[in-house]
Formats: sequence, structure tokens, C-alpha cells
Amino acid sequence: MGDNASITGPTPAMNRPLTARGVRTRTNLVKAARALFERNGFLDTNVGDITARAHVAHGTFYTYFASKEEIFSEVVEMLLADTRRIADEEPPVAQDGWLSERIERANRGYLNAYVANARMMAVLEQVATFNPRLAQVRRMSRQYSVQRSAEAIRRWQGRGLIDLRIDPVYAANSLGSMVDRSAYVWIVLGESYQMDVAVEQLTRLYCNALGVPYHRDDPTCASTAGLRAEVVTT
Amino acid sequence: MGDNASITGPTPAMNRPLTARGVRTRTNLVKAARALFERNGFLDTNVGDITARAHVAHGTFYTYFASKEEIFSEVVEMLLADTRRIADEEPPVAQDGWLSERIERANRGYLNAYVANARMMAVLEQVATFNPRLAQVRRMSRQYSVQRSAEAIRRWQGRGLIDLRIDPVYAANSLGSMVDRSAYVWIVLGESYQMDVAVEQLTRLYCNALGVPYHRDDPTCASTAGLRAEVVTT
Amino acid sequence: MGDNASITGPTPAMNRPLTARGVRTRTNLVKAARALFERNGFLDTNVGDITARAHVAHGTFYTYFASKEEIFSEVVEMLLADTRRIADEEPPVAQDGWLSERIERANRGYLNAYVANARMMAVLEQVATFNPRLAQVRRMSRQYSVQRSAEAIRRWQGRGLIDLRIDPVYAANSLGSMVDRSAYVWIVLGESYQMDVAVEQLTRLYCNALGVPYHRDDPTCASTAGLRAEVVTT
Amino acid sequence: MGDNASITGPTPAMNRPLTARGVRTRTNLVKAARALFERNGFLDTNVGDITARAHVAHGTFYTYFASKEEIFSEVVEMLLADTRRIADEEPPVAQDGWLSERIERANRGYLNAYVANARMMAVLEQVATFNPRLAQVRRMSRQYSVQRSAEAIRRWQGRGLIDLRIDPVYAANSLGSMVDRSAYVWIVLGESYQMDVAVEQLTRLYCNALGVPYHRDDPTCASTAGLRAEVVTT
DNA sequence: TATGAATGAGCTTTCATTCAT
DNA sequence: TATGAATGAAAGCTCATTCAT
Repeated sequence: MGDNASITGPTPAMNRPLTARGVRTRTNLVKAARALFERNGFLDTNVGDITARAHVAHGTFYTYFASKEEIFSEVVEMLLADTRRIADEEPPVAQDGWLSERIERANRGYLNAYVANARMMAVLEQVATFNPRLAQVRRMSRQYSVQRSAEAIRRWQGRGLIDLRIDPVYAANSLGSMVDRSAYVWIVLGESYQMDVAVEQLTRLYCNALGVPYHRDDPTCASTAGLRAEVVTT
Repeated sequence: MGDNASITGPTPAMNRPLTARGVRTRTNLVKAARALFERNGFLDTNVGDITARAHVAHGTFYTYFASKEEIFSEVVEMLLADTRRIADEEPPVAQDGWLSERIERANRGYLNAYVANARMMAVLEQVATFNPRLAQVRRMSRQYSVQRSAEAIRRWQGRGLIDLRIDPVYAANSLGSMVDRSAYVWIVLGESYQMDVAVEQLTRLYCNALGVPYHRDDPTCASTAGLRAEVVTT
Repeated sequence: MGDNASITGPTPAMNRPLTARGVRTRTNLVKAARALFERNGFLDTNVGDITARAHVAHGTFYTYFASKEEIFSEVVEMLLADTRRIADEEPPVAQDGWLSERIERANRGYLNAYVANARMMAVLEQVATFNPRLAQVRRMSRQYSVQRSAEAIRRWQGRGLIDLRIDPVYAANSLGSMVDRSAYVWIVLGESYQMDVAVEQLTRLYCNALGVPYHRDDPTCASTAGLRAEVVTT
Repeated sequence: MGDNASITGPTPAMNRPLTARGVRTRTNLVKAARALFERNGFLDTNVGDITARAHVAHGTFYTYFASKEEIFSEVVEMLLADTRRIADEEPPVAQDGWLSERIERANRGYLNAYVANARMMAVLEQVATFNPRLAQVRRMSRQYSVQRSAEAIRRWQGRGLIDLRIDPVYAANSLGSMVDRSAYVWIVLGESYQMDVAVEQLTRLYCNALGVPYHRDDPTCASTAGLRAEVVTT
């Protein structure tokens, strides 16, 4: 009715402290939402579905979230945090070792994280195509990793390890796109692949592109037997 | 309504011959649809918008198309055809010249085609996230070019031009992803880039990855002055 | 979803020409709306009620009106036009006759119009308390008649018929309020009254207030027998 | 829910004695409610807004009031009491003085009370349009003052001060409506006015209507310089 | 008394699609 | 072919009120 109404009212999703019961309910909603987003995508999931799955009344949803978008954002936050966590779980490599070992570790971490969260990654991709706010979230996340890569490339160029004709930003962008999109194609679109081969091939291309020697090609290096396995393309 | 829809009734969009007037109306609808899809995306374009822009009655739409999806498919067909056409417009390079010239030509063609159809490419990306049929269309289109690339790589391996440790299918997939996704990031997401630099850098990375020498790095080759221009990243 | 959607779409309630059927449906909706607004007020009438009473589907409402407010505005337009028409139906009085005859005619016309549209007047009063647009409509309507009265008073002052210590605008406001609110109290709130007495008393007070002689008090004037009838107050 | 609500359970708002703390909470709620009703009207004030402003939990509201309507009623009680109090604050006039002095005092008192409570008066007007109980409250309040006026008129008629052709009840109703509605128009609707002029003009019209001489027009009476000041009409 | 989570009926609005003309 | 009115299933969101603690 009026426009100037309810400025003071109980804004949902504000960071007020919740009781134990509140925390439980809220968590149930988020879990239910994630499961449904993964199964049906954002568009085909409605608030009614979420509350039904969480066994609460429809209105309860709005005690905790102002909109479907808001709960989705929350799920995405979790997703990105989880992705970073998984990527970091890869056993670290010696700082003074092969560059390619570092690159391979990053690639393997990325693919593993993608596998663990493939459905949600796909849904985020979906939502980013029509929701500016989430497009922005995804973009920031992308830019952050591109920047880190670009800096690494610049550093390596400073140490004479990489050809100066390579532009760090373009290269970071493109090689990042390669890894990211390959993951999408394999894992989300379902092109057949084998994890080990995928990591090896991606890393080989990545290293070659930058002119960095690949440790697996060095005969003295601990090896990579059995990687060239059969690959069926759908 | 809906369920017992006539199976034998006048199926719209059947390939029966159209009168001159029919052809005109249909064309107007497709043009209007494309313009609106580009401007507003698939979800935010209604059938009512399309018919209004085409200056026909709402119901007329269903004389020619069975659904919003169907007209979208038609626009996409046009899009893909146009994309291929533009990509092929690149002046051909000598069959016996540098491999990298062929690669560069393909990359330039792809980026140019992307620029010409960026909006629709983005919308196709959108629709593919929730419409299986269009996901399939896009997938087939991707697989087709991946296959061509894979064959080329295999051929070049046969001629000893490319390292045998590179798997043709994985490489075609990943390098294709690199080009495709870079185009998306630059052109659709709006990351700042310069076309010439983008083509050069993409091609350099592509060639390096495959171990193919880049013709622009050869001092005897007709050169590429001024490419390393200033690049601002957003 | 997007914000920039559907600028070209079929805006409802636009003044496009309607087919006969369209006119019929639209009229039915307005009639149903008016009946329900009168019976239940604005707040307790919902779009579903209106369409049910008009025997059309819920969605059909939005083919013709953008909102409940819009159809209400239309009903109010009709109401005000009708009110003016009824008020003007009073047989005119001689321009050179008693001033009080003119005043009485206006009062009788106003009360008659109020009786014919009492319920809607009450509802308009209701809506005006929370809807700025309709508050404005009602205000304009009030100011218009106040201005006309004020000018008449000023004119009569110029002809020496009315005390100059009376401020035309204040007087027009207050005497207008008297007639208007008395009508509301009698007709809407249901205080018991008799039309003839009400007109006579209102006019007498009005004339006295302005110092204008009342024609009914003149023994030579065609008279008003039986007006002082019994009056029961609730 | 709703239907089988306990009849025997702890009825809220019952007149049981409150602890000091209870009194405090209750008072806070009423204060908060009044402030919000005045600012946003009845419809745009939620129970949640009220409790938030009173710094108590949502549920606490129902410890003291059975419904939103009930707290509104309470605020209205306060309002009416306050209105009467302010109206009575006008310095009394001599019982044997001019009748018009008594009338002017009453009018001034009414307008002053209206000014002090304009917002709530407007909201009461709003609620009375859809809530029978509050319509009744307002009606009783109106009838009470109409009756007092009617009796006064009747008394004055008995003393030969007022024309017998004036019906006391109709006149009390109409002149009361005049004062009441003029106040609404000036103070709530915001038509421009000056308090002194408004009181003088209202009283003049009132007295004229009843045929009572206005003391300010008597040259021997203590006068009212500067009342006909500039008046801007919106 | 106080809390705040939970309830769920109820509302407006959208829009792809159908159908009588 | 063309028309445009009619359809009706959804969907998101609000909020007065209840209730377990």
C-alpha cells in the first residue's frame, strides 16, 4: 500500500543472533535449497519446494531470507568457499621444485573442486546469465584468480623463466579460461574424460604455452606411468 | 487445456509451403525475436513482445511457431550459420605455409564471428543452461569443431610436427575451450581487450602448447609491429 | 527477472480499440467491480472476486486493467461524472429569482446525487485515506466546487447581497464542508433524516450564514407545507 | 490454527493487574503504536513495526493486546480524551455574555484540538471506513457532541434567542459537520488557512446560521484587529 | 512476562498457450 | 492467415496470529 512503510520492521536475513532452533531451521533451508538447486536448477526450484523439503511452512522461508535470490547467494558463498578449500587441500609442492609441479597441483586442485561441486557450478553459470549480482560475484571470483596467475607469470618472467613476448594478463585470462572451461565441458557437460589424463594433458598444454618444462617429461623425475589410457569421446 | 491438445490438428510450424504474405510475416517474427532475445535475453522476452514488435496479433505467432523455444531454435540456427560464414570469411592462407598462420586465421575468424554475434552467443549460453534441446545443439556444434581440431592435430602428429605425448582429443577440447571461453570473457563479460593483441596472444599460447613455431616470431616473416600496445584490465 | 524487459509488450488498459466482445467483457468487469466495491469496500474486494462475478478467468482482468487501483479509478471517474449529471438534473430556477432558490437547488441536487451513489462515495472516502492518487482526485473535485462557490459569493458581494465581512474562500470551504459532510453523515453513516427537511434545513442554515433571505420564509412565496415532520435520531 | 483457539487460555489484554515491568512494556507499545499509526496509517503499520520500535519481542505484543485493532482502539481512546481535554482548555467565557463568545470558544477549542492530533484524527477517519467497531466509536463521539449542541439550541430557542424554524437536531448535525469537516480540510488535507481567520469565519457563519449576533461585529465589544489577513488558497 | 520462531491463508501479477471468429 | 480475447496454473511474498520455551 503505502511506500514509506516498514522501515523499522524485522528485516529478514539480518545478522541478528539466532536461537539454536533458528539456526537449525535456517540450516535445513539452506541444505534443502542447495539440493534442489543442484537437481533442478535455479529457475525450476521454487520457494515452496524448498520449504517443503525443509519441512517448514512457506512463510518460514521469509523469516530467514528475503528472496530466492538471497538464499541462492548464500549457497554460492558456501560453494566458493568450499571450492577454495578443496583446491587448497592438494598436498603442497616444494617451493624450489619444478614450476610445472606447482601448475599441475593447481590444475588438479581445480578439477577436484569442480567435481565435488559440479552441479552447483553449473547452476551458478546459469544464474549468472540473467542475474547481474551473481554475474558480478562470479566475475570477481574469476578476476581474483586471473590476477594471481598474472602476477605469477610476471614474476617468472622477471626470473627469466618465461618468454617476455607473453602478456601476463592475456595469458592468465586465456589459460585460466582453458582450465575452467575444460572442467565445465568434462564435468558438467559430461564429455568423457579420465581425471589423471585430464590433469596431465591440461598441465602439459599449460606449461608448453608458457614455455615451462614439464617435470613428467624429465626421465629422472618420478614418473607418470599409465596415463595415456584409452579415452572415449561421446 | 494443455493435456488433450490435438495431435491431428493443424500443427503449426510444419514445413508446408507458405504464401508470400506468410513468408513475410514469418520473417518479421524471426527478426523481431532475434532483436528482443539479444536485448533482453530469452527469459525476459515474451511472445507478446515479439508479436508487438513484428506488428502482428499475438495469436499469429502460433501460426508459425509451436512455442517460444521453437522460434529461439530458429534464431540459433541462423546464428550458427552466420558464425560459420564469418569465420570462413578470413582470407585463406597458403596450404604449404606456416601452421601457425592457419591457427591464427582460425582464431581471428572465431573472435570476429563472436564479436558479430556476441549478444546471441550469450543468450544461447543462457538457454543452454536450462533447455536440454539447446544444450544439445550447442554441444553438437562444439563437438564438431573439436573433432576437426583433433583430426588436424593427429594429422600433424603423423607428419612429425607435434609431440606425440599430446592427446589429440584432450588437446582439441582444451585449446578449443581456451579460445571459446576467452572470447566469451572478453566480448560478453566485457573484460577489456584489444582484438589484435588477443589474436596474437591466443595464437602464441595455442602454438606453444602444441609445440608449433609461431610465424610472427620469425624475423624473416612479415611482421606485426605495434601489437604489444597498452592493455587496461578492468 | 531483468529490469529492462517488456517496454513494447501489450500494455493493458491502453486506449486501443476493442472488439465488441472486448467491450462486453470490459464492461462486465467494471460493473462487477463497482458492485463489489460498493458492497465490500476497496480493501475487501479482490481481483478474484471481480473476475468471478464477471464470469471470466482471473487473468482476463489484466487484459484490461493493470491493477485493482486502476479499475477503481475508472469506477470513480464514472461515479463523479454521474454525480455531476444527477446534480445538474435538478430543474433550473429563474436567473432573476431568489438567490436561495439557486442555493436550494444546488443542495437538493447534491444530496440526490449522494443518495444515488452513497456507497461508492463512502468507498472513495476510504481509498482516499491511503491512496495519494485518489486523494488527489477527490481533492481536485472538492476544490473545483469550492472555487465555483467562492466566485458566486464574491459576485453576490459585488452586488451588495452579501456581507463583506464574509471571506468568500473560507465561506465556500466551510459551507461546502457542511453540505458535503451532512450528506455523508445522513446517507453513509445512516443518521436518520428526511430528504425534504434536510434540504430545507441545510438551505436555511446556508442562507442565514450568508445573510441571504430564504424564499420559503416569505409568506407570498409558494410554500413548503409539512416539512417540519418528526425526526428520529439513532 | 485459528479456529480452535483456546477460550479458557490466558486471555490477553484482560484487566488483570500488571507488574511495574508490565506497565512499562505496555506503555512502550502504546507509544510506539501511536507514533507509527500517525506516520504510516493503520494499514501500513505492522505489529512487527510496533514491537521493533518498542524494543520488545514480536510475541510480547499479544501479552497485552488481542489484536492490532485493540491497540488502535486504545490509542483512539487516548486521542479522544486528549481532544476533549484540549477543547476544554479554552478559557471559559462569562455565562451571561454573548452567545457568540461561547460558540467561538468551542470552535477555537475544536480546531486547536484538531491541530494537536491531526494525524491520528486522519487515521481514525481511515480506520472508521472499514472497521465497524471504530466507526461506531467515532459515531458515538460525534453523536455526543451533536446532542449537546442540539440541546443548547433548543434551550436558546426556549429563551427566544433562536428562530423556531430551525430544527435543533438537523442544525446541530449540519453545523457540527461544518466545523468538523472544515478542520479536516484545512488541517489534514492541508488547504491553506490561518487559525484566527478560520475561527472568526467559522464562528461568523455559525452565528449567522442560527441568527445569533456576533460579538465581534459590535463596535462596543473588545475587538479583533488584523483578522482579515492575507489568505492563500492552494 | 518475555521471547522469537513458526504458521499458512491470502493476495497480486505474469504469461505461454488456446480458440472462436 | 490473421486476430486478439480468454485462459488458468503458477509463483513470490506478506503478516496477523499462535505457540513452545
